[in-house]
Amino acid sequence: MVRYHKQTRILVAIDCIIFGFDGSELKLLLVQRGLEHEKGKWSLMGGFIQKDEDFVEGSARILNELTGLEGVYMEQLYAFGDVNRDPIERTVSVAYFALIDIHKYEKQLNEDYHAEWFPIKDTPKLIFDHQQMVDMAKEKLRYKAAFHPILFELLPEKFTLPQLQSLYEGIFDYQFDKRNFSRKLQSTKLLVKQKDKDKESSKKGAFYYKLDKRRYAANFHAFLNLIPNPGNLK
Amino acid sequence: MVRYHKQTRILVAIDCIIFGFDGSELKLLLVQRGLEHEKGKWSLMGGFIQKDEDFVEGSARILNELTGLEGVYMEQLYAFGDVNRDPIERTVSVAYFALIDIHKYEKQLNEDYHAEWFPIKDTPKLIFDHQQMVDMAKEKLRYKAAFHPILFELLPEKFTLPQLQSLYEGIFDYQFDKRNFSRKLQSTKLLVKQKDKDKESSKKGAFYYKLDKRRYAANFHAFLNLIPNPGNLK
DNA sequence: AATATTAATTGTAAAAAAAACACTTATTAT
DNA sequence: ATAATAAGTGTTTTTTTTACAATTAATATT
Repeated sequence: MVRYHKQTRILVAIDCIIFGFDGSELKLLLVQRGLEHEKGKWSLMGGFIQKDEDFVEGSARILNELTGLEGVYMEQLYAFGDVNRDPIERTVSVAYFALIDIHKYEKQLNEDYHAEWFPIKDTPKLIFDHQQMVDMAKEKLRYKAAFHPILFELLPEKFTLPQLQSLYEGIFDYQFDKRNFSRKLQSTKLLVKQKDKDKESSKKGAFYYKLDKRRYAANFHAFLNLIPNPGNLK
Repeated sequence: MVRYHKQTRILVAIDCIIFGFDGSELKLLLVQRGLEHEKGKWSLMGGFIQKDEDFVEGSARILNELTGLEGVYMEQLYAFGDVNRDPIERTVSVAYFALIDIHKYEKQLNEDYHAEWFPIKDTPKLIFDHQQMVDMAKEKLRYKAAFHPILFELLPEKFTLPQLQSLYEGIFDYQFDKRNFSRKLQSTKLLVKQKDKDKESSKKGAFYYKLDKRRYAANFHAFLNLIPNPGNLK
């Protein structure tokens, strides 16, 4: 086989930033590093890309090996290439981020794995440049969520408007007017009102909604103004 | 030195998508490939990342080696990792895109280099997955330009409102109302009217404007609604 | 010197979208 | 029967966006 001579070949890793929502706050999934160096320290789900797998396959494999999770929505975030980002040996890392409903994957994510959810506002010190990755992922999530209906990936199939609003409020760290919020989200036509209510969090109960799957698929990339005052974003 | 054993090390390339504006249309800078395989075919500026350089250094070096250009604004686009994207040997590529004023770099980009500008709507067949890279870069440019004052990177220091408008019209392939366009761009407070006029393209002449550098730096990441009907974007 | 030509410049009114704001309702607990 | 709690709902005001056409400055023509 013909090859490119005299070029440096480098380790290529994939690191996954997994965001989850438990109904009240945004969380981050971390594992304790198994490799020797920095063993036991908290880390993103990471691993090296293999000879015959592309990034999509690699990220799915790494996530599955470390957490047991499967079928999770993932999106490329950024490639990190600082020369000394891994002190052992130069490693380029392609970071992916994922959004999941914590409860949906509760059983998959069992004790066989040393993965643990941390509130996004209270995470432990991370190895390498993983904190930088998390910060960038948070920023991208906020940016994207302001204009695209992406946060539904964090919710269970059935959810209430108050739940949806507190998810948005958690992510944007801002209190929205519930009348305006409701009107805006309803105007996307993505929500289908159910006949039953969630009676957990109030006496009156809040009607469940489901996503209109067809419209959701069609509007996933569409531009919607989902939050007030987007001018504050960067 | 400690190393990670039994892991595959892979070639890591950087490919640069260079957009330029000549005052009337958007163009793409391409080179004829120097390496053996597919030699002579048109290609993005590309090269392998070296042992001791990060992506920023690498992209600047590659761009300079192939075009003589220096000091160009670059931004990471996406990492491409398909197993067979380079038929010679597996190569991961981190794509960067750049925006430049063609005339500003006319002299740097001399005949020593086999780089050539092509109208974005009429580019030759490209090697590997470079067309995919270009398509993604175009999409990202449109998306970003709709909300951030990024297109000024394509313009000379002094420019007129009609020039600015035709740049936007070229990129969005849409005719804007000049009264509304002018008002919207002026409302960003980024433009400083000059006392002299460009007399090239009309009898009356059009006043030059310059960027307010301070405000530009402060607003580069700010969210502005720069085009009508952003809802059409994805 | 008057007139025609060309493209730049400027304003206003109508429509749509966003923001501000508070009371009623359903249900459970007392 | 009443109190307590959180869900649900409408209207007005303000802001933003859109649609639309006449005037002006400079040059070219007669």
